[in-house]
Amino acid sequence: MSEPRKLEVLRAIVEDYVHSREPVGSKALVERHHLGVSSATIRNDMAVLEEEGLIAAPHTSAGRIPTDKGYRLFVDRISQVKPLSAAERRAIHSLLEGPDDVDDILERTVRLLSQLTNQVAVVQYPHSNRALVRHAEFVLLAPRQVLVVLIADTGSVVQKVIDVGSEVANEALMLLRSRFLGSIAGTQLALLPQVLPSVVALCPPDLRTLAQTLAHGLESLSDTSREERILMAGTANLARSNVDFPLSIGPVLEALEEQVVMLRLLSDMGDDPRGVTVSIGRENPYDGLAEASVVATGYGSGAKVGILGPTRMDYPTTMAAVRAVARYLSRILGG
Amino acid sequence: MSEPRKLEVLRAIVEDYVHSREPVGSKALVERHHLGVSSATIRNDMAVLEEEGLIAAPHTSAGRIPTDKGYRLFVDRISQVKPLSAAERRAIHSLLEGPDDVDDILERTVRLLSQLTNQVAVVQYPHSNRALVRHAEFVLLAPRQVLVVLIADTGSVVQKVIDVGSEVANEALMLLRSRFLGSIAGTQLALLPQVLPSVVALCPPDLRTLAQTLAHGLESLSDTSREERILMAGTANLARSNVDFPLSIGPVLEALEEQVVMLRLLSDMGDDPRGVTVSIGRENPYDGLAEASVVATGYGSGAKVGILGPTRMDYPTTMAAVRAVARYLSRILGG
DNA sequence: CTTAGCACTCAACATGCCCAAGTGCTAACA
DNA sequence: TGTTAGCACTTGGGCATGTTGAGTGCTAAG
Repeated sequence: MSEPRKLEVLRAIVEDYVHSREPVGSKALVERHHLGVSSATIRNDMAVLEEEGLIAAPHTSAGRIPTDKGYRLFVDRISQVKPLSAAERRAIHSLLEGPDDVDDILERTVRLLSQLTNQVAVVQYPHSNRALVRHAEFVLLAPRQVLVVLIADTGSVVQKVIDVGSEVANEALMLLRSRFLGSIAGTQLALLPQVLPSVVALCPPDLRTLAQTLAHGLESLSDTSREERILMAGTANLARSNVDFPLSIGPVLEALEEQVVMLRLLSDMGDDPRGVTVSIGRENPYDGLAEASVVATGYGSGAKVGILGPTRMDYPTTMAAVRAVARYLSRILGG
Repeated sequence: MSEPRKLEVLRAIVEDYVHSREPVGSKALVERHHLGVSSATIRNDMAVLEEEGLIAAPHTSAGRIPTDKGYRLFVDRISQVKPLSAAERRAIHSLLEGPDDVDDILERTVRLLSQLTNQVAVVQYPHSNRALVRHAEFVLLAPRQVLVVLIADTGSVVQKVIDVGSEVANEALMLLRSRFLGSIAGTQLALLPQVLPSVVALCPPDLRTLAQTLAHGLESLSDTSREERILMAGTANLARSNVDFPLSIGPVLEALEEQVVMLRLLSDMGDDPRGVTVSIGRENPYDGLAEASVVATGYGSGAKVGILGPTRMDYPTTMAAVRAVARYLSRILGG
């Protein structure tokens, strides 16, 4: 039996099954694809594929469906990325114009991606390692509560309320603000932990503890918050594509709501710089996603964007969409 | 036939149906509740209730289930709010401590509410009508792009990137910032549209147009953005409670994702100051929610918080939870 | 290695049957 | 007038049975 044809058969099975949602049999296969051989031959090939664990039969006299392993092989060796349609390109292009908020852009991105793929789209807040401090502000909300705001040159604004042990005067805050600002304006956010202590050390002794507290606040703002969050859209697609599989949708929704789970999932997926990464079915560490696949890729300086859908999905098209969107995102938010 | 008993029967039907998820018959009713009469009598009562459109039978020889109208009567006249358990009170209490971000508080609130009710929880960002301007900041991101930040004394921070027609110097921005700040610090956000024009008028002529643009930015930040957004949690509960009804979950998820729909829904629900408002099944303006109910109430100065679930829900408990959470929220965020 | 032919398997569908739950009605009763 | 017991009637759900068709695996021939 020829190796190329075996792969061709697998490809045909995957494509038909993704399209029809029903187990596909040998006869249907030869009818819909011009394989040049008879159904009996296909049957032999299928037996081999089954032995290798690439396809499986739900029951004795039904067609075959791809296994996780089968999809894996399909994605890795068979499928070739489908180019996007002109309309889709246009949609991406026109979506990401205008001088808008990072939040705005991300929100529209997930919406677009979910519409493009008919799946649940997910995007992680961009990594701001390279972002520079543009401004810092301390605002007195209550006698003991200070709002610490940090603004980066990327347009990202993060804030946090912190409790400074004792009452504090507004003048002291203003003083500290200009001190801090003088020293940290223009530095990379990532370097704040190294820079801040020296600023604190130079403060007047009576403000030392306050400065320390504020520095802590700034520091925590610089690394956490943002990149630890994700945005998503298109959860309704889950219900649509899983009409017959309503059982699995619960766990999937749970996973999507647990940002921690999604974040681990996304960052665990190595970042293939050439293209998108795919995690199929039980390859996912989280049990609730045993029947789901994730297609994701990095953008900008390392944050992830991607989609989540049933294992039975149109990988080539989906991968193309994710890749295209990620590229535009990188271009707009800077790399 | 006695009017009180009729209501008692309706109550029994609602409670049993909510609990068992199955149409309830006359015999089962007399067994599970001590109504003091025989099943035949109950049958007569049920016939009347059906005639009045309060209950309905899925088919000839099945029990009855409440109609939307039946639930309505139940909620309005029969049910009495169930007090929360001590554990639940404690959960609410302990959840909302610590000097945290508004976003933080809201996020934890929806989580809590969804766990408490086993439904999808929704909360609108608080109205900041009474909030006072604490600080404003203009940050130059690119030669023509300015990040406008507005900070209120409530700890809310809103920002927006705007495109100022031509290149602008940082010094000009700083100058304008202090001008603006001097005039608007301490004013109510809601009054900004009235105050800003006079500030613009007093600016040096060469900065007039820039000032105008920035004023526009501040103005748009003051009313929109925040209160127009909602936060939600617990969508996985939809899948859990609707194991048998997987059809309706799609449209519901769609509605939940359309913030506009949810916002209209919430604000259309009059704000009964004494307690929570309930919108049942087809009472909802949105078709996708024909089998869903919304239980909501106002908090703070008018924003809404509530839950969304199947019409067949435990209204008394749910209403109690929503009310309690809203109260705590009001207390913490100020009314 | 491929193919035709054939026996075999099994889910899906249909049919018919029975049962239990539940109703509505009527007539008797307090 | 309201309540009750009794009874005929309806009907969905469960179950056994039969049928069909898609699909397989195997064998023997090309």
